[in-house]
Amino acid sequence: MTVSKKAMRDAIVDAARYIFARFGYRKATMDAIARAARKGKSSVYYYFKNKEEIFLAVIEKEASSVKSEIRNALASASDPKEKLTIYVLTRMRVFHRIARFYSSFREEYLKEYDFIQRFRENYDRYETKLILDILREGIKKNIFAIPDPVLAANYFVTALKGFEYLWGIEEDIGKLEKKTEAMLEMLYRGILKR
Amino acid sequence: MTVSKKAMRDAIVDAARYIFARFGYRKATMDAIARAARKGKSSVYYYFKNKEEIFLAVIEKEASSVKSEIRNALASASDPKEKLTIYVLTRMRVFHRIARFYSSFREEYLKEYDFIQRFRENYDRYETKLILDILREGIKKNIFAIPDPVLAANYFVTALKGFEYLWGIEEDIGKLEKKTEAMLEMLYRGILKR
DNA sequence: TTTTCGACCAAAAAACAAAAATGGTCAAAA
DNA sequence: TTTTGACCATTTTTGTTTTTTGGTCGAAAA
Repeated sequence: MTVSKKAMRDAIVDAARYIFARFGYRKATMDAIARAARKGKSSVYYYFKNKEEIFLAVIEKEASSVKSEIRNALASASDPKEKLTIYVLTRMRVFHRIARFYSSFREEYLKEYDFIQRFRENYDRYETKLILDILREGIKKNIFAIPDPVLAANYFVTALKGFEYLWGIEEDIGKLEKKTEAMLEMLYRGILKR
Repeated sequence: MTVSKKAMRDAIVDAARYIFARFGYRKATMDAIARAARKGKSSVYYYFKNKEEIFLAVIEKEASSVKSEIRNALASASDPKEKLTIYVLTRMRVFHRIARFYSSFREEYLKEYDFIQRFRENYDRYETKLILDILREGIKKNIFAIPDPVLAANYFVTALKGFEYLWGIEEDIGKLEKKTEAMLEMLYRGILKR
């Protein structure tokens, strides 16, 4: 792929991002996307096979930007415990922001589309692996004591999903962070008296 | 209310339970409920104000049976830690069974109906209070060390909701229980090395 | 050769109207 | 006190037409 072609794809993806965010997947029309990219509809098809491919490109870009943001936040920490805290808080913050941007998706039930389901599963795997790595590092450094790290990693991801439910209720991200920190502290120390 | 009238209400509720379970709230017709109760449709209206009231009666009965089942399971335990484990496991088991019975509700978006939302909030309060009581008992008995029990109780309820998501994936209740126990153990002891 | 786009089409969605089903009422019968 | 059929306004469903939309293609532009 030539350099300019890649640049044009990027421009279309950026335009599509706004259209998708505003109208959701179904109601975002190819025509609107093309117009936002200041191109004819047919031209868009020169760069992308179909709507699905554009949408995938949009969320892939989004995901890679999320990953890089998390990687960035994580870079400042060396202690595994700190890493875990930063990861969870950053993850929460970023997803909260994204959920706001793609507001029209709240109602649309995207679980129906299997290509999105596959994407989600893929992201879950990435997340589980990342947490697992932190846990293992902590075990190696003799900071964590976890009998079954794989299970623990899965637990984290599940609990994180549970928190997503909270986002719909608690709008104030400050309060949400406070709560999350307190819950993490509980998870670190356990609730049994030592 | 006379004795027989109460009995008739019960019979209608039982009949309605099956209809609702089979068709969901919207597609369950008053006529079908009446026929299941071997009554004319108008007769049903002699006992209940409207559809909503019948449905509320059904889930209230369900909830009270859940509560009694949990109370029953809890009776065998005296140790707060054991209580908490039993509570979570029983809760999971019972809800798993109920979710199976009301299979048609999986798709139906009941969150729209505000009278159901109110019911759910009510149940959440009950659950939070119950867990809070266990936690406080544990603190009193010097078994738990929890700085903020109210927050901790809320955390439990949230995490429990997160698990609900798992039920859709993991069908095998045996595996689910194993996972849950392991996660609880993690929560009890914490993941930090002592 | 690479890129753009107007014209075009089949399929999907939206709009609309007619028909059927449903929640709820009521007066009369049991 | 309890039961029910007849009844009705409102919703839901169904069938049909119209419009929109995703996607193709060949020709023009660059």
